[in-house]
Amino acid sequence: MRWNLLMYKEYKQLNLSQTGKDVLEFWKQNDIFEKSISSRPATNPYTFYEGPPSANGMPGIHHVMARAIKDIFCRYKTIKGYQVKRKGGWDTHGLPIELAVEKALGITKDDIGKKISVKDYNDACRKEVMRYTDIWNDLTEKMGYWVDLENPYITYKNEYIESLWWILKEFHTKGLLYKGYTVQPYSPKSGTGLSSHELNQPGTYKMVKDTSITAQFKVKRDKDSEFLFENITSDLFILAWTTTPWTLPANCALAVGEKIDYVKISTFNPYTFLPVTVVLAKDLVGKHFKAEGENASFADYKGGDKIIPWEVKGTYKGSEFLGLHYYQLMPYVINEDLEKNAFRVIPADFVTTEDGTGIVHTASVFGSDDFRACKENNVPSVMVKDEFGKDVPLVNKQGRFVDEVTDFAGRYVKEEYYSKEEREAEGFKATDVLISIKLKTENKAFDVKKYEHSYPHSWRSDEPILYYPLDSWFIRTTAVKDKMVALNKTINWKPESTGTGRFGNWLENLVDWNLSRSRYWGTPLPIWREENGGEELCIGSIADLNNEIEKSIKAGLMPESFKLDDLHRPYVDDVILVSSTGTPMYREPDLIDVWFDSGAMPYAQWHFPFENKEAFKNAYPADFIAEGVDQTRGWFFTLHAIAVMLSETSDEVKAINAEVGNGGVAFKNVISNGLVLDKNGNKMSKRLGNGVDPFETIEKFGADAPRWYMISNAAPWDNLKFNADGIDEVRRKFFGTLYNTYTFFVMYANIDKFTYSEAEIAITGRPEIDQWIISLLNTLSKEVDAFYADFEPTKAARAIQDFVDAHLSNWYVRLSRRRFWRSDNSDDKLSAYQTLYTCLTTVAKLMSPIAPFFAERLYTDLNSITKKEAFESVHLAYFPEYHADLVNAGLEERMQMAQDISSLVLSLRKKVGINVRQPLSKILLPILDKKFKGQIEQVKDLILSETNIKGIEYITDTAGFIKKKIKPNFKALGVKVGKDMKIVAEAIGNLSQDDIAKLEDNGDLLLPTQHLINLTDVEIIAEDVPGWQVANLGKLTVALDVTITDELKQEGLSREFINRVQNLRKEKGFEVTDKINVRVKCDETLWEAINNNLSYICAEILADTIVLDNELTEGEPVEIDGNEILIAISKI
RNA sequence: GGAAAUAUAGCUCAAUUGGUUAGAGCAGCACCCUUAUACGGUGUCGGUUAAAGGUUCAAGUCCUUUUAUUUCCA
Repeated sequence: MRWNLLMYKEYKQLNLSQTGKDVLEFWKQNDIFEKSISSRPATNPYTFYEGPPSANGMPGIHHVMARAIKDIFCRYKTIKGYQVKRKGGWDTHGLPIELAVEKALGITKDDIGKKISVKDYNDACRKEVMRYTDIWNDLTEKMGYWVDLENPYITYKNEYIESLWWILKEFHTKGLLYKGYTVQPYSPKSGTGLSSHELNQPGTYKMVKDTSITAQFKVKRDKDSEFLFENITSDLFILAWTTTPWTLPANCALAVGEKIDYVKISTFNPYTFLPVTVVLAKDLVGKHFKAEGENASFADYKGGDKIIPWEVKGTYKGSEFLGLHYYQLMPYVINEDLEKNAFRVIPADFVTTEDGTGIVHTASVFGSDDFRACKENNVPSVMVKDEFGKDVPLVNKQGRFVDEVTDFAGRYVKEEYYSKEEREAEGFKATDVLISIKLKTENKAFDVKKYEHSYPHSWRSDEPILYYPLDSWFIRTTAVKDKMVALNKTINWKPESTGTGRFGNWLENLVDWNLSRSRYWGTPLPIWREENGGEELCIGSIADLNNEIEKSIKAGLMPESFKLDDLHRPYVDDVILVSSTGTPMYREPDLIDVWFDSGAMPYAQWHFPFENKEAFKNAYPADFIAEGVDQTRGWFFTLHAIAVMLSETSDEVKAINAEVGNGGVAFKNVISNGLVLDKNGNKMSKRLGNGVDPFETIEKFGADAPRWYMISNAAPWDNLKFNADGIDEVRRKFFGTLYNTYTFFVMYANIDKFTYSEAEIAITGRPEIDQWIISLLNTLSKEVDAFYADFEPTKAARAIQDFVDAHLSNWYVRLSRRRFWRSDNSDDKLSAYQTLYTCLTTVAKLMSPIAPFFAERLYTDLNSITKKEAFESVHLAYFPEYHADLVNAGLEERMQMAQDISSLVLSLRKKVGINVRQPLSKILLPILDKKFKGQIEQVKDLILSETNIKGIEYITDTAGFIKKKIKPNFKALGVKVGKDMKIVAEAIGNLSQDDIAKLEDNGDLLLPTQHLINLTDVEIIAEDVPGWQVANLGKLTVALDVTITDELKQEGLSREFINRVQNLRKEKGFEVTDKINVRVKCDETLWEAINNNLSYICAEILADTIVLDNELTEGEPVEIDGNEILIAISKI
C-alpha cells in the first residue's frame, strides 16, 4: 500500500469486512454516534422509539433486517439535520423467560413456592433475562445499528414499574380497569387455569369416548317465528348437538351459520314416539335420518318402528333464524334478564356442517367461542349468586354442580373426576348419562350416543379439563374504540394495508384487553381488595404505597419494620393494606400482561410522570417506529391503546398532547416489516437448522453488503428470501463498482496531486458530460431524499445503485478516462476531477443511511485529503442540497440518445463482425424532428469516440431514401375515438409512405374511416434505410457505413498494436507514468501502418521511439490480424 | 373458521397506476472491450403474467371465484 499523509488511500482490494472493523474503531475512538446527536439542535428533534427486544435468546439474521430499517431512518433524519435520540431498551418480563428458567432449573410451575421460593425463582429470572445482553450488544455494534446502549430502559426496574402503576391508576380512576372473567382451560383437580402454552404440551389432547346428545330446543311461537310454522302441525324444535351434556343447564343461546342452508323436517321422536318437527343443517340430514324413511307413511308409523318416516317441509338460510326465541331446555335458573335476552338464535363464525346438526348449543361460561359469541350478541349468562352475592357458574371450582341444579347437585360433571372405586360401584352412572335419561323422558333429546373425539387433558392430573370462567382484570379498551379507530387513520402505515386491514380490522372487532397473568416474574397488578371484594384500592406510585403501608402498620396489620425495596413478587404480596373500615385488603395476585410493559415504554422509559417530564415531552409521540408485522396486535396495538386511553384519562398527558399538537397517538409513522425466510422461502427455525448466523455473515461480508442486499432486494414489508449469493452479487456489482470508481479517481488524483485546492470551476463552464452527470446527480439527490422521506428505502437503494453502475461508472468514467490521462493541467482535467469528486462524496452521503461503513470510508478517505467540508464523518455531514438550476432535462435527454446510438452502433459492428478497434468512416442518422440534429451535434464527440467512428451524416427523407413506420398512440387515440379504436388502428397501419409524408407535412390527416388524426395521435419512426446496415431502438435509427479504406485499415492496425503494447506494459508491471522505447519485428503492411500513425501511437503508449528491427530476437511474440510479430519494450 | 399479504423468465425484482411486441440483473451459452483485472459491452437462451370467468376499443394492472405459500387471530 502506498500511503502518505498527502495522498488518498489506495487499497489492494475491496474488503468490506475489514472496512467495517476499521470504521467501527474510528467511530468508537471519535465518539461519532454521540456527536451525531450532540451536533444537532435539541430544538429540532425527531423521535424514534426502540421496541425492546428480549435478551433471553440469540439474535438471528432477521434482527439485522429489522434493525437496519430502524437505523436507516434515524441516520437519514440525522443527516437531514434532526436530533435523533434513540434510547435502547430491554423487555425483561414474561412467559418465555419463566419457561427458560423452569427448564434450566428442572422445575415446573407447580414447584414455584414449594421446591423453590418465589424469591429465588425471581432472582433466577432476573439473571436469565440479561443472559445474552453482551451478544446482542455485540451484534448491535457490528451491524452498525446506532442506538443508545449506555442508558437503556429496563422493564423490571422499580422506576419502570412505578410508571406502569401510574398508568393503571389513571385507568382505574376513570373506571377503565375492571375485574371480570374469561373462559379458560381449567383443571378442577389442581384448581388452576392452564395457559395456552400448557395446552400446547405434547400429550395434552387424547381420544376419549363421551356421551353426546342431540337436544331438542322448542321454538317459541310468536310473530318472529310464525313463518317457520307454515304447513306443520306438531311442535317445532331446533336440534343442537353437544359432546358435553353437563353444559346444557347453562345453555343460553343457539348459534347458526348465517350462510348455511337449513331444513325443517317433520318426523317422530325416537324415544317418546311423539310427532315433532325439527330444524337442522341441510348437509347433515343424512347423519340423522335413514333414506328409507323419507316420505314414508306417517299414518302407518308405530312407536318403536326401526324405520321412522320423515318429510322435508321447508328450507331456510341461517340468517333467517336470527332472533328466534326458544324455551329454556333445563330451567334450573331463571331471572328477568335471561327471560328477556337469552334463549335465542345468534350468528357465529365457528359453526360448521362437519358434525352434529349445524346448530351449536352455546353455554357462555363453558366455552371460549361460546363466551365470545354471547358477548358479541349481548346474551346474558346463566349464573347463580354465591355467599358474597357474586355471580358464579352452575359448576363450582371442584367441578361439581351447585345446589341450584337440584337434580344433579353436588355431582361431578365429568366421570373422570370420580375415584376408581366410585365409578366401579353398582349402579354408578355418569352425570352426562343421567342428564341424557332425563332429557329423553322429557321429549327433549332427539339422539343420544357415544362419540369418540380428541379432548384436552391437564398435563398435571391427566384428567380432562373444563372450559371455565376465571377471574381476570381487564382494560376497557372498548370504551375508546371509536377514538382508536379514528386516530389510527392519522397514522402513516407502511405498507398502508397493514394499517387499514390487519390493524384496522382488529380495532373494529376490539374486545377488552385481558391484563391478568397467573405467573411470578412480571409487573404486579397494584390493586388491593377486601376479601369479600367490597373495597378496592389501586396504587399509583411508590409514595402512595408507602403511605398506605404506614396506615396499615398503624392499624396493626403489618409489622413496623416492614420496608418494600422491590416491587416484584413475593415482596409486594407481603403488603396488606387497611380499608376505610379497618379490614385487611390483599393484593390481587395477578401479574399484568407483558405487552403492557412494552406498550407503556413512551412514558415508563422516562419514569414519567415522576421524573424527566421535559425529556418525555420532547420525545412524544414517536415520529417513527418499525417492527415486524407480527407486532400488529402486540406492540403496535399496546402502544396505540395506552396512548389513546391516556389521551382521554390523564390530565398530564392531555396537557402535553395539547402542547405538542398531538391528537393522541403514540407514533405517527410505522413500518411493519416482513419476515426473513431462507432462500427456498421456508421459515428459518432451529429445528430445520436453516437459520443464518448474523455474526458469520457480517464477519464474511461486513455489515454493509447484507444491509444493502436486504434493503435493495425487496420492500421491507415483503417477505425476504435470504440468499447469501445475493449478498455476494451486491458486493461485486454495487460496492465493487463504486470501489473501482474510487480507485480510479485516487490513482490519477495522487499522480496529479489533486486536492481540490484549485478554485471551483463553474458547472456551466464544464464540458457537456460533466454537466450531464452533475445534472443526474442532482436529480438523484432529490429522488433519494423523497424516497427516504416516504419510508421507501428500497427505492432509494435501487436509484443509487442504478446511478453508480449505469451512469457514473459505465458512462461518465468510461468516457472521461482520457481526460484524466492527459499530462497537462488544463481546466478540462480539473473539471473532470472536481466533477468525479463531487459525485463520489455525494453518493457517499446518499448511501450512508443504508451502508454506513463503506459510506464513511469513502467520504473520509476523500474529505480528509481535500478538507472540503469540516465534518470528520459522513454521518455528521448534511444531506446533499438539490440545485434545480443544475438539472438539465435537455442534456439528460440527448445523453440518453448518445448512449442509445452508441449501443446501436456497437450492435451493428457485432452483426457485421467488425470490432471496435477498427475505425469506420461514418454513420447515417435519419432526422426525426427539428431539434434532433442540434441535440446530436452536442454529443457527437462522445458517440464517435465511444464507437470509433469518424463522422455522422444526417439524412432526410426528401430523396425517399428512408422507409417509415407509423404506429398508433393508443393512449391519445383512446380518448378521441373510443370504441372505434380497432378500425382506426387498422387504418393507420394501412397508411402508405405517401400518406405518412402528407401527415407529416400538414400536421393532420383524414383517415378513410373519417377520423381526423394529427401527429400526436401517432408515432412515426424511420424504420429502414434500404441497402444499409440498420438498427432501431424506439424512435432512433442508425445506419452504418461498413467500408474500410486503406487508411482506416492502417489506423485499425495501429490500435491493435497499441493494445498489444499496453498489455505488455501491464505484464511487465510498468507504472502508468513510465516512458518507454519500443522495438518491433513485423511485416511491411503493419510497419507502414505504424509509421503513418507514429505520433498518435507514441502518445498513447508513452513511447519516445518506435523502431523496426527485423533482427529482433528477445521481445514478446504477439499476434495482429493473423500475423505473428515480436515486440520489445524497455523503460527509459 | 376469520383477517391480511404475496404469486410475472431457472432465481431476485420492474412495468409511468388501464394503452397494445411484459422489461432489467443474476445464472447458462457465444463473441467482444479494457493503462479501473473483472466492472463492463453486444448477442443468445428463456413468459399462456398461478387458474377460470367477467368489465373495457384496450387487462400483468379493475371486478368475481378458485388454487398455492406465508403471517396474525380463533
